Amino acid sequence: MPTNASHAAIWKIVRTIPHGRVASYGQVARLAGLPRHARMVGAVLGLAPAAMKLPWYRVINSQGRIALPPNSPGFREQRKRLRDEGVIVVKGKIDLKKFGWKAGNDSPLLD
DNA sequence: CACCTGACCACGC
DNA sequence: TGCGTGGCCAGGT
Repeated sequence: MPTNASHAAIWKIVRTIPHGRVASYGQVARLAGLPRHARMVGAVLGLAPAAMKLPWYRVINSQGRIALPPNSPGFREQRKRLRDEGVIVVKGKIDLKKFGWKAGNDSPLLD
C-alpha cells in the first residue's frame, strides 16, 4: 500500500526535526522524497495517532506562519508547544532565520 | 471518470 | 505587509 509508505516517510522526517526548530510542509515533503506534496504532509499529520507523540507542531508553512486557523484549538496548542520549546511566536508567525531547521539559521544553539 | 477540497507554495503587485 | 492567482496532487464523493 504505497499510501502508507508515504505516511511513514513523512512521519520519519517529522520525528527528525530538532527540539526548538521548525520546518515547512514543503521542506518535510522534499526530505521525505515526495517533492510537491506539501499538502499531503498537512493531511498526514492529522492522521498520526496521538500515541505516536509526533512533533507535528514543529511543522509550519513556508512563510513561517502557523497554518491552522488563528484562535482555533489546534492553533493555540501548536503555539503553546512551540513556546514551551523556546520558539518565539508573534501573531502566529515565527522567524525562520532563527528557528528554521537547516535554513539560513546560523545559530545551532538549541538542538 | 468528473469535480471538489485543502494543516501548501511561488510569484506579482 | 497583505491579498489574489495559478499550479500542484492525493483523497473523497
